[in-house]
Amino acid sequence: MKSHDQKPLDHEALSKLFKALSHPTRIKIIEHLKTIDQCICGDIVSLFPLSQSTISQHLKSLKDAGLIIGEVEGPRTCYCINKDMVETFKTAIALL
Amino acid sequence: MKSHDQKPLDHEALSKLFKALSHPTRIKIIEHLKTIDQCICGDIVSLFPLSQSTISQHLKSLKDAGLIIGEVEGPRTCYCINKDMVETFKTAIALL
DNA sequence: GTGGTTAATCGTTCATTGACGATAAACGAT
DNA sequence: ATCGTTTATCGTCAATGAACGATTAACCAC
Repeated sequence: MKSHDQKPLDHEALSKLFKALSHPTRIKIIEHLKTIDQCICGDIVSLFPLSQSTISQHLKSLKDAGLIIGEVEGPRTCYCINKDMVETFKTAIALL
Repeated sequence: MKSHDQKPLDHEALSKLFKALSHPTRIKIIEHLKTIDQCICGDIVSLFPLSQSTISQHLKSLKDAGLIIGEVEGPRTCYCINKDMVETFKTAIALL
């Protein structure tokens, strides 16, 4: 019941996904999560020459867009790709 | 010599394409050009409740990103999709 | 040439973004 | 309960984006 929300993505929804990916740092975060499956915020912070608050903002953007999922685990937050959303996104673009 | 610039698109380049598509109006313009093959600026203006200057800006964004091509024909400009770039873009996303 | 049509650019306004440091919140460990 | 760790949020600032009307530029027809 949780997966396969395959709504076709209207222009508004699609544009929000594009916006979420319209910054190189956020693309890199997505690619990193893709390769390592999951990690905590601090790991991502150490990958970039950016402050913790800035990375946290980028993560929030990606999470708000539904592209990633963040699970609080004690004092940390573990992030991973939302594969369903990424697939929905790719499908929409293939039709462009 | 002009087509098949199949550079793999780095994060910067990819983020610029995403940004170009991060507005619903620009997505709609792309879809429209896809369906009708080509048209002039004024035709697009009449499709939206937006001013001529605003549409012209959106077209410029898409053109700067390389997603569309504009050919001046007398007093008008004829726009069409840049299929090569769109394909390159889709290919890059499929790898995401 | 003048006038009309089309599109691009300029200048302005307001909202949003991206960055930061500082602070707050949540938790584990002692 | 306090301390240290981790992350989210707040407040600020400069830069960018989106929209508009007005203007300019380019062209065709007359």
